[in-house]
Amino acid sequence: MKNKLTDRQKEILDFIQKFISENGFPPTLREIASNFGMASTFGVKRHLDALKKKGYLKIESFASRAITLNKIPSAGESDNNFINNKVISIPVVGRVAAGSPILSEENLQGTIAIDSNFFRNNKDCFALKVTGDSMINAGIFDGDLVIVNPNEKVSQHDIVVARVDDEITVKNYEKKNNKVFLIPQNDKYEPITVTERNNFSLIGKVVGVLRWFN
Amino acid sequence: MKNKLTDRQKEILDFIQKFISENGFPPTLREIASNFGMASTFGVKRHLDALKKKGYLKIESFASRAITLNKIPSAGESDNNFINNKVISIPVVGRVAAGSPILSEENLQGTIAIDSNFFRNNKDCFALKVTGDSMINAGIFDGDLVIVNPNEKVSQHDIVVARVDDEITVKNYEKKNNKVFLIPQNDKYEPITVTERNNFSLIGKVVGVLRWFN
DNA sequence: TTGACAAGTGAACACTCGTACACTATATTT
DNA sequence: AAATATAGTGTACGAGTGTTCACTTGTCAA
Repeated sequence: MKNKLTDRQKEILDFIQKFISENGFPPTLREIASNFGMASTFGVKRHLDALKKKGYLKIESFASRAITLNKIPSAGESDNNFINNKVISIPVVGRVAAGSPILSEENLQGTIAIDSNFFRNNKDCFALKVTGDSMINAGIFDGDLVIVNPNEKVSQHDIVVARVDDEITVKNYEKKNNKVFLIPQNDKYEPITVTERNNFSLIGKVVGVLRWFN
Repeated sequence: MKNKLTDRQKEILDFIQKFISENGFPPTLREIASNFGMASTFGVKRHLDALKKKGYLKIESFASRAITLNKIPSAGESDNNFINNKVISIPVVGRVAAGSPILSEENLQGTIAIDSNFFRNNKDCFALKVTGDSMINAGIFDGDLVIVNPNEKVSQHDIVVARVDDEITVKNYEKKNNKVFLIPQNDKYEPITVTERNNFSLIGKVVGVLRWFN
Protein backbone atom coordinates (compact mmCIF):
# COMPACT_ATOMS: atom_id res chain seq x y z
CA MET A 1 0.00 0.00 0.00
CA LYS A 2 1.38 3.36 -0.92
CA ASN A 3 0.21 5.84 1.63
CA LYS A 4 2.53 8.52 0.46
CA LEU A 5 0.94 11.81 -0.41
CA THR A 6 1.53 13.83 -3.52
CA ASP A 7 2.59 17.41 -3.02
CA ARG A 8 -0.85 18.69 -3.86
CA GLN A 9 -2.54 16.30 -1.47
CA LYS A 10 -0.29 17.38 1.32
CA GLU A 11 -0.99 21.02 0.61
CA ILE A 12 -4.69 20.37 0.77
CA LEU A 13 -4.40 18.33 3.95
CA ASP A 14 -2.43 21.13 5.56
CA PHE A 15 -5.02 23.65 4.51
CA ILE A 16 -7.85 21.63 6.00
CA GLN A 17 -5.92 21.24 9.21
CA LYS A 18 -5.30 24.95 9.41
CA PHE A 19 -8.87 25.80 8.49
CA ILE A 20 -10.30 23.62 11.22
CA SER A 21 -7.97 24.97 13.82
CA GLU A 22 -8.81 28.53 12.85
CA ASN A 23 -12.53 28.21 12.35
CA GLY A 24 -13.61 25.29 14.48
CA PHE A 25 -15.30 23.52 11.59
CA PRO A 26 -14.09 21.96 8.36
CA PRO A 27 -14.15 23.75 5.00
CA THR A 28 -16.45 22.99 2.09
CA LEU A 29 -15.13 21.74 -1.20
CA ARG A 30 -15.56 25.17 -2.73
CA GLU A 31 -13.75 26.87 0.10
CA ILE A 32 -10.83 24.55 -0.46
CA ALA A 33 -10.96 25.08 -4.21
CA SER A 34 -11.03 28.85 -4.01
CA ASN A 35 -8.16 28.85 -1.56
CA PHE A 36 -6.02 27.22 -4.19
CA GLY A 37 -7.44 29.30 -7.01
CA MET A 38 -9.23 26.34 -8.48
CA ALA A 39 -12.46 26.79 -10.35
CA SER A 40 -13.94 23.35 -10.03
CA THR A 41 -14.83 21.29 -7.01
CA PHE A 42 -14.18 18.01 -8.70
CA GLY A 43 -10.45 18.22 -8.45
CA VAL A 44 -10.75 18.85 -4.76
CA LYS A 45 -13.06 15.94 -4.34
CA ARG A 46 -10.66 13.59 -6.04
CA HIS A 47 -7.95 14.73 -3.68
CA LEU A 48 -10.15 14.22 -0.68
CA ASP A 49 -11.08 10.75 -1.85
CA ALA A 50 -7.40 9.98 -2.19
CA LEU A 51 -6.68 11.32 1.28
CA LYS A 52 -9.54 9.29 2.64
CA LYS A 53 -8.33 6.15 0.90
CA LYS A 54 -4.89 6.67 2.34
CA GLY A 55 -6.36 7.04 5.79
CA TYR A 56 -5.60 10.66 6.48
CA LEU A 57 -9.17 11.74 7.01
CA LYS A 58 -12.74 10.60 7.17
CA ILE A 59 -15.61 11.95 5.14
CA GLU A 60 -19.28 11.64 5.93
CA SER A 61 -20.84 11.12 2.54
CA PHE A 62 -23.52 13.52 1.36
CA ALA A 63 -23.15 15.75 4.37
CA SER A 64 -21.65 19.18 4.27
CA ARG A 65 -18.47 20.10 6.05
CA ALA A 66 -18.12 16.60 7.38
CA ILE A 67 -14.41 16.09 7.06
CA THR A 68 -12.51 14.82 10.07
CA LEU A 69 -8.78 14.55 10.29
CA ASN A 70 -7.30 11.22 11.16
CA LYS A 71 -3.65 11.77 11.77
CA ILE A 72 -1.07 14.39 11.24
CA PRO A 73 1.47 13.57 8.57
CA SER A 74 4.36 15.39 10.19
CA ALA A 75 3.86 13.86 13.60
CA GLY A 76 6.23 11.09 14.51
CA GLU A 77 8.31 11.55 11.40
CA SER A 78 11.06 13.38 13.13
CA ASP A 79 11.91 13.00 16.77
CA ASN A 80 12.54 16.62 17.32
CA ASN A 81 9.55 18.54 16.21
CA PHE A 82 9.80 21.02 18.99
CA ILE A 83 11.46 23.44 16.69
CA ASN A 84 9.35 26.48 16.04
CA ASN A 85 7.60 27.41 19.19
CA LYS A 86 4.29 29.00 18.67
CA VAL A 87 2.93 29.97 22.00
CA ILE A 88 -0.72 30.19 22.74
CA SER A 89 -2.33 31.59 25.80
CA ILE A 90 -5.20 29.63 27.22
CA PRO A 91 -7.54 30.33 30.11
CA VAL A 92 -7.21 28.47 33.38
CA VAL A 93 -10.39 27.21 34.98
CA GLY A 94 -10.45 26.60 38.69
CA ARG A 95 -13.37 25.41 40.73
CA VAL A 96 -16.43 25.40 38.52
CA ALA A 97 -19.51 26.90 40.07
CA ALA A 98 -22.51 24.61 39.83
CA GLY A 99 -24.61 25.25 36.79
CA SER A 100 -22.35 27.77 35.17
CA PRO A 101 -20.77 27.27 31.76
CA ILE A 102 -17.26 26.07 32.32
CA LEU A 103 -15.68 29.07 30.70
CA SER A 104 -17.81 31.69 32.38
CA GLU A 105 -16.04 34.56 34.06
CA GLU A 106 -16.52 33.39 37.59
CA ASN A 107 -14.57 30.21 37.00
CA LEU A 108 -11.52 31.74 35.42
CA GLN A 109 -8.31 31.95 37.37
CA GLY A 110 -6.10 33.51 34.74
CA THR A 111 -4.24 32.31 31.75
CA ILE A 112 -1.15 30.31 31.04
CA ALA A 113 1.00 30.09 28.00
CA ILE A 114 1.81 26.75 26.48
CA ASP A 115 3.73 25.53 23.51
CA SER A 116 1.18 24.97 20.80
CA ASN A 117 3.28 22.31 19.12
CA PHE A 118 1.95 19.79 21.57
CA PHE A 119 -1.63 20.20 20.58
CA ARG A 120 -3.24 20.16 17.21
CA ASN A 121 -6.45 22.05 16.68
CA ASN A 122 -5.88 24.12 19.76
CA LYS A 123 -8.32 26.90 19.14
CA ASP A 124 -10.60 26.46 22.10
CA CYS A 125 -8.28 24.73 24.52
CA PHE A 126 -8.30 25.60 28.15
CA ALA A 127 -6.67 24.35 31.31
CA LEU A 128 -8.58 22.89 34.23
CA LYS A 129 -7.23 22.58 37.72
CA VAL A 130 -7.90 19.09 38.97
CA THR A 131 -9.37 18.47 42.40
CA GLY A 132 -9.44 15.03 43.93
CA ASP A 133 -7.38 11.92 43.52
CA SER A 134 -9.63 9.81 41.34
CA MET A 135 -7.11 9.66 38.50
CA ILE A 136 -3.85 9.04 40.31
CA ASN A 137 -3.20 5.78 38.49
CA ALA A 138 -3.27 7.73 35.27
CA GLY A 139 -0.71 10.11 36.68
CA ILE A 140 -3.13 12.95 37.27
CA PHE A 141 -2.97 14.27 40.79
CA ASP A 142 -4.84 16.76 42.90
CA GLY A 143 -3.76 20.21 41.85
CA ASP A 144 -2.51 19.25 38.40
CA LEU A 145 -3.58 21.23 35.40
CA VAL A 146 -5.11 19.24 32.58
CA ILE A 147 -5.17 20.78 29.13
CA VAL A 148 -8.59 20.27 27.59
CA ASN A 149 -9.50 20.42 23.93
CA PRO A 150 -13.25 20.64 23.35
CA ASN A 151 -12.86 20.02 19.63
CA GLU A 152 -10.87 16.84 19.65
CA LYS A 153 -12.69 13.67 18.85
CA VAL A 154 -13.19 11.46 21.89
CA SER A 155 -12.49 7.78 21.49
CA GLN A 156 -12.84 4.80 23.74
CA HIS A 157 -10.66 5.02 26.87
CA ASP A 158 -9.59 8.59 26.29
CA ILE A 159 -9.32 10.78 29.34
CA VAL A 160 -12.06 13.35 29.21
CA VAL A 161 -13.58 16.19 31.15
CA ALA A 162 -17.31 15.81 31.55
CA ARG A 163 -20.15 17.39 33.38
CA VAL A 164 -22.41 15.10 35.37
CA ASP A 165 -25.21 16.80 37.25
CA ASP A 166 -23.49 20.13 37.65
CA GLU A 167 -20.25 18.52 38.65
CA ILE A 168 -17.12 18.67 36.53
CA THR A 169 -15.11 15.51 36.54
CA VAL A 170 -12.02 14.06 34.89
CA LYS A 171 -12.27 10.37 34.01
CA ASN A 172 -11.59 7.77 31.40
CA TYR A 173 -14.36 7.62 28.83
CA GLU A 174 -15.93 4.38 27.80
CA LYS A 175 -19.00 3.65 25.72
CA LYS A 176 -20.59 0.24 25.74
CA ASN A 177 -24.00 -0.77 24.45
CA ASN A 178 -24.85 2.86 23.94
CA LYS A 179 -24.16 3.56 27.58
CA VAL A 180 -21.49 5.90 28.79
CA PHE A 181 -19.19 4.99 31.66
CA LEU A 182 -16.73 7.27 33.37
CA ILE A 183 -13.91 5.22 34.81
CA PRO A 184 -11.76 6.59 37.60
CA GLN A 185 -8.15 5.48 37.84
CA ASN A 186 -8.06 4.83 41.54
CA ASP A 187 -9.22 1.64 43.21
CA LYS A 188 -10.92 3.65 45.90
CA TYR A 189 -13.58 4.84 43.47
CA GLU A 190 -16.26 3.13 41.45
CA PRO A 191 -17.02 3.80 37.79
CA ILE A 192 -19.83 6.20 37.09
CA THR A 193 -22.63 4.95 34.88
CA VAL A 194 -24.34 7.75 33.06
CA THR A 195 -28.09 7.34 32.96
CA GLU A 196 -30.79 9.38 31.29
CA ARG A 197 -31.56 10.94 34.62
CA ASN A 198 -28.13 12.49 34.74
CA ASN A 199 -27.45 15.83 33.23
CA PHE A 200 -24.45 14.67 31.27
CA SER A 201 -22.29 16.43 28.76
CA LEU A 202 -18.84 15.81 27.40
CA ILE A 203 -16.77 18.92 27.70
CA GLY A 204 -13.61 17.84 26.00
CA LYS A 205 -10.69 15.52 25.68
CA VAL A 206 -7.70 15.82 27.95
CA VAL A 207 -4.72 16.34 25.67
CA GLY A 208 -2.11 17.19 28.24
CA VAL A 209 -1.16 17.28 31.88
CA LEU A 210 0.90 19.88 33.63
CA ARG A 211 2.21 19.72 37.18
CA TRP A 212 4.66 21.79 39.06
CA PHE A 213 6.27 21.61 42.43
CA ASN A 214 6.76 24.48 44.77
CA MET B 1 -27.86 42.30 30.21
CA LYS B 2 -29.41 39.01 31.09
CA ASN B 3 -27.15 36.29 29.84
CA LYS B 4 -28.79 33.53 31.78
CA LEU B 5 -29.81 30.55 29.76
CA THR B 6 -33.13 28.79 29.89
CA ASP B 7 -33.05 25.08 30.59
CA ARG B 8 -33.69 24.26 26.98
CA GLN B 9 -31.00 26.58 25.73
CA LYS B 10 -28.51 25.02 28.09
CA GLU B 11 -29.44 21.54 26.91
CA ILE B 12 -28.87 22.56 23.35
CA LEU B 13 -25.59 24.26 24.09
CA ASP B 14 -24.38 21.14 25.86
CA PHE B 15 -25.43 19.00 22.94
CA ILE B 16 -23.54 21.13 20.45
CA GLN B 17 -20.47 20.99 22.62
CA LYS B 18 -20.73 17.23 22.86
CA PHE B 19 -21.41 16.83 19.16
CA ILE B 20 -18.36 18.80 18.19
CA SER B 21 -16.14 16.90 20.55
CA GLU B 22 -17.42 13.56 19.26
CA ASN B 23 -17.52 14.33 15.56
CA GLY B 24 -15.02 17.09 15.00
CA PHE B 25 -17.54 19.35 13.31
CA PRO B 26 -20.71 21.13 14.42
CA PRO B 27 -24.18 19.71 13.92
CA THR B 28 -26.81 20.99 11.51
CA LEU B 29 -30.08 22.40 12.74
CA ARG B 30 -31.84 19.21 11.79
CA GLU B 31 -29.36 17.05 13.64
CA ILE B 32 -29.96 19.11 16.73
CA ALA B 33 -33.69 18.94 16.26
CA SER B 34 -33.80 15.20 15.80
CA ASN B 35 -31.61 14.67 18.85
CA PHE B 36 -34.27 16.33 20.96
CA GLY B 37 -37.12 14.65 19.15
CA MET B 38 -38.17 17.87 17.55
CA ALA B 39 -39.77 17.88 14.14
CA SER B 40 -39.05 21.40 13.05
CA THR B 41 -35.83 23.30 12.63
CA PHE B 42 -37.31 26.62 13.45
CA GLY B 43 -37.41 26.07 17.16
CA VAL B 44 -33.76 25.15 17.08
CA LYS B 45 -32.90 28.23 15.14
CA ARG B 46 -34.62 30.44 17.66
CA HIS B 47 -32.59 28.83 20.40
CA LEU B 48 -29.38 29.29 18.49
CA ASP B 49 -30.17 32.93 17.87
CA ALA B 50 -30.75 33.36 21.57
CA LEU B 51 -27.46 31.64 22.41
CA LYS B 52 -25.70 33.81 19.88
CA LYS B 53 -27.26 36.94 21.30
CA LYS B 54 -26.17 35.96 24.78
CA GLY B 55 -22.63 35.40 23.55
CA TYR B 56 -22.31 31.66 23.93
CA LEU B 57 -21.59 30.92 20.31
CA LYS B 58 -21.04 32.37 16.90
CA ILE B 59 -22.94 31.53 13.76
CA GLU B 60 -21.79 32.12 10.24
CA SER B 61 -24.98 33.11 8.52
CA PHE B 62 -26.13 31.14 5.49
CA ALA B 63 -23.35 28.64 5.85
CA SER B 64 -23.92 25.07 6.90
CA ARG B 65 -22.52 23.65 10.10
CA ALA B 66 -20.91 26.95 10.89
CA ILE B 67 -21.55 27.11 14.59
CA THR B 68 -18.59 27.90 16.76
CA LEU B 69 -18.58 27.83 20.49
CA ASN B 70 -17.48 31.04 21.97
CA LYS B 71 -14.21 31.30 23.66
CA ILE B 72 -12.94 33.73 26.15
CA PRO B 73 -11.49 36.77 24.37
CA SER B 74 -8.04 36.04 25.74
CA ALA B 75 -7.95 32.53 24.34
CA GLY B 76 -5.19 31.77 21.88
CA GLU B 77 -6.23 34.04 19.09
CA SER B 78 -2.99 35.61 18.15
CA ASP B 79 0.26 33.80 17.76
CA ASN B 80 2.15 36.05 20.05
CA ASN B 81 0.25 37.35 22.98
CA PHE B 82 3.08 37.27 25.39
CA ILE B 83 1.48 40.07 27.25
CA ASN B 84 0.55 38.75 30.63
CA ASN B 85 2.53 35.61 30.39
CA LYS B 86 6.22 35.67 30.38
CA VAL B 87 7.36 32.83 28.27
CA ILE B 88 10.73 31.23 28.41
CA SER B 89 12.17 28.85 25.92
CA ILE B 90 14.10 25.97 27.38
CA PRO B 91 16.02 23.15 25.74
CA VAL B 92 14.65 19.66 25.59
CA VAL B 93 17.01 16.82 26.40
CA GLY B 94 16.28 13.39 25.04
CA ARG B 95 18.31 10.30 25.54
CA VAL B 96 21.53 11.29 27.19
CA ALA B 97 24.59 9.75 25.63
CA ALA B 98 26.80 8.08 28.18
CA GLY B 99 29.51 10.32 29.47
CA SER B 100 28.37 13.47 27.73
CA PRO B 101 27.36 16.58 29.61
CA ILE B 102 23.62 16.61 29.82
CA LEU B 103 23.25 19.79 27.83
CA SER B 104 25.68 18.91 25.09
CA GLU B 105 24.56 19.29 21.52
CA GLU B 106 24.06 15.64 20.82
CA ASN B 107 21.46 15.31 23.54
CA LEU B 108 19.29 18.21 22.52
CA GLN B 109 16.04 17.56 20.77
CA GLY B 110 14.85 21.11 20.41
CA THR B 111 13.25 23.63 22.65
CA ILE B 112 9.86 24.20 24.15
CA ALA B 113 8.23 27.30 25.46
CA ILE B 114 6.90 27.38 28.99
CA ASP B 115 5.07 29.85 31.08
CA SER B 116 7.71 31.17 33.40
CA ASN B 117 5.19 32.02 36.07
CA PHE B 118 5.35 28.46 37.25
CA PHE B 119 8.99 28.48 38.03
CA ARG B 120 10.92 30.89 40.08
CA ASN B 121 14.58 31.29 39.36
CA ASN B 122 14.28 29.65 36.00
CA LYS B 123 17.49 30.80 34.48
CA ASP B 124 19.10 27.48 33.66
CA CYS B 125 16.05 25.28 33.44
CA PHE B 126 15.76 22.54 30.88
CA ALA B 127 13.34 19.75 30.07
CA LEU B 128 14.23 16.08 30.16
CA LYS B 129 12.31 13.36 28.40
CA VAL B 130 11.74 10.54 30.83
CA THR B 131 12.43 6.95 29.88
CA GLY B 132 11.29 4.11 32.05
CA ASP B 133 8.55 3.63 34.57
CA SER B 134 10.42 3.90 37.83
CA MET B 135 8.45 6.93 38.97
CA ILE B 136 4.90 6.03 38.03
CA ASN B 137 3.66 6.28 41.58
CA ALA B 138 4.78 9.87 41.55
CA GLY B 139 2.79 10.44 38.40
CA ILE B 140 5.79 10.55 36.11
CA PHE B 141 5.44 8.20 33.17
CA ASP B 142 7.57 7.04 30.32
CA GLY B 143 7.68 9.79 27.73
CA ASP B 144 6.81 12.62 30.09
CA LEU B 145 8.88 15.75 30.10
CA VAL B 146 10.20 16.82 33.47
CA ILE B 147 11.27 20.40 33.96
CA VAL B 148 14.57 20.55 35.75
CA ASN B 149 16.06 23.47 37.63
CA PRO B 150 19.75 23.03 38.44
CA ASN B 151 19.77 26.05 40.72
CA GLU B 152 16.99 25.14 43.06
CA LYS B 153 17.88 23.86 46.48
CA VAL B 154 17.25 20.15 46.87
CA SER B 155 15.57 19.05 50.06
CA GLN B 156 14.68 15.72 51.55
CA HIS B 157 12.21 13.75 49.37
CA ASP B 158 12.33 16.11 46.46
CA ILE B 159 12.26 14.59 43.01
CA VAL B 160 15.61 15.09 41.38
CA VAL B 161 17.56 14.33 38.26
CA ALA B 162 20.90 12.78 39.01
CA ARG B 163 23.77 11.11 37.25
CA VAL B 164 24.95 7.80 38.58
CA ASP B 165 27.78 6.19 36.66
CA ASP B 166 27.01 7.77 33.30
CA GLU B 167 23.37 7.13 33.66
CA ILE B 168 20.79 9.86 34.04
CA THR B 169 17.96 9.02 36.36
CA VAL B 170 14.89 10.62 37.89
CA LYS B 171 14.23 9.64 41.50
CA ASN B 172 13.23 10.86 44.91
CA TYR B 173 16.17 12.21 46.84
CA GLU B 174 16.87 11.18 50.37
CA LYS B 175 19.86 11.75 52.61
CA LYS B 176 20.39 9.73 55.77
CA ASN B 177 23.51 9.43 57.89
CA ASN B 178 25.44 11.27 55.25
CA LYS B 179 24.46 8.70 52.67
CA VAL B 180 22.44 9.48 49.59
CA PHE B 181 19.57 7.27 48.48
CA LEU B 182 17.65 7.54 45.25
CA ILE B 183 14.18 6.17 45.77
CA PRO B 184 12.10 5.03 42.81
CA GLN B 185 8.33 5.32 43.01
CA ASN B 186 7.48 1.90 41.66
CA ASP B 187 7.41 -1.26 43.73
CA LYS B 188 9.18 -3.12 40.96
CA TYR B 189 12.41 -1.26 41.62
CA GLU B 190 14.78 -1.05 44.55
CA PRO B 191 16.24 2.13 45.99
CA ILE B 192 19.69 3.04 44.81
CA THR B 193 22.31 3.57 47.46
CA VAL B 194 25.01 5.92 46.34
CA THR B 195 28.47 4.83 47.39
CA GLU B 196 31.83 6.46 46.99
CA ARG B 197 32.58 4.15 44.13
CA ASN B 198 29.75 5.63 42.13
CA ASN B 199 30.28 8.57 39.89
CA PHE B 200 27.43 10.55 41.35
CA SER B 201 26.27 14.07 40.75
CA LEU B 202 23.04 15.89 41.40
CA ILE B 203 21.91 17.60 38.25
CA GLY B 204 18.88 19.44 39.47
CA LYS B 205 15.51 19.45 41.08
CA VAL B 206 12.40 18.49 39.17
CA VAL B 207 10.11 21.48 39.36
CA GLY B 208 7.47 20.41 36.90
CA VAL B 209 6.03 17.62 34.81
CA LEU B 210 4.53 17.89 31.37
CA ARG B 211 2.67 15.19 29.54
CA TRP B 212 0.61 15.22 26.39
CA PHE B 213 -1.54 12.73 24.59
CA ASN B 214 -1.62 12.20 20.87
C1' DT C 1 4.90 6.91 -29.46
C1' DT C 2 1.97 4.97 -26.21
C1' DG C 3 0.02 4.44 -21.81
C1' DA C 4 -0.72 5.61 -17.10
C1' DC C 5 -1.39 9.03 -13.74
C1' DA C 6 -1.99 13.49 -11.37
C1' DA C 7 -4.52 17.68 -11.81
C1' DG C 8 -8.02 20.72 -13.40
C1' DT C 9 -12.43 22.70 -16.10
C1' DG C 10 -17.34 23.60 -16.68
C1' DA C 11 -21.73 22.30 -16.34
C1' DA C 12 -25.54 19.74 -14.51
C1' DC C 13 -28.13 17.48 -10.77
C1' DA C 14 -30.04 16.23 -6.36
C1' DC C 15 -29.68 16.44 -1.73
C1' DT C 16 -28.48 19.38 2.41
C1' DC C 17 -29.25 23.11 5.13
C1' DG C 18 -30.27 27.79 6.95
C1' DT C 19 -34.02 30.98 6.75
C1' DA C 20 -38.75 32.51 6.86
C1' DC C 21 -43.67 32.68 8.06
C1' DA C 22 -48.14 31.54 10.05
C1' DC C 23 -50.11 29.00 13.57
C1' DT C 24 -50.56 26.34 18.15
C1' DA C 25 -49.66 25.45 23.10
C1' DT C 26 -48.25 26.29 27.82
C1' DA C 27 -46.63 28.64 31.38
C1' DT C 28 -45.61 33.16 33.89
C1' DT C 29 -46.38 37.90 34.57
C1' DT C 30 -49.09 42.22 34.55
C1' DA D 1 -58.42 38.54 31.51
C1' DA D 2 -54.77 40.15 28.78
C1' DA D 3 -50.02 40.37 27.70
C1' DT D 4 -45.60 38.35 27.32
C1' DA D 5 -42.07 34.86 26.88
C1' DT D 6 -40.73 30.19 25.85
C1' DA D 7 -41.25 26.16 22.97
C1' DG D 8 -42.70 23.61 19.03
C1' DT D 9 -45.16 22.22 14.17
C1' DG D 10 -45.51 22.15 9.20
C1' DT D 11 -44.47 23.94 5.02
C1' DA D 12 -41.87 26.27 1.72
C1' DC D 13 -37.97 28.59 -0.67
C1' DG D 14 -33.38 29.47 -2.17
C1' DA D 15 -28.67 29.22 -1.47
C1' DG D 16 -25.10 25.97 -0.07
C1' DT D 17 -22.92 21.77 -1.02
C1' DG D 18 -21.40 17.01 -2.42
C1' DT D 19 -21.56 14.18 -6.43
C1' DT D 20 -20.97 12.93 -11.20
C1' DC D 21 -19.61 13.12 -16.11
C1' DA D 22 -17.10 14.17 -20.34
C1' DC D 23 -13.14 16.49 -21.69
C1' DT D 24 -8.38 18.84 -21.43
C1' DT D 25 -3.49 19.45 -20.02
C1' DG D 26 0.97 18.17 -18.49
C1' DT D 27 4.42 14.86 -16.68
C1' DC D 28 6.86 10.67 -16.50
C1' DA D 29 8.20 6.00 -17.43
C1' DA D 30 8.06 1.92 -20.57
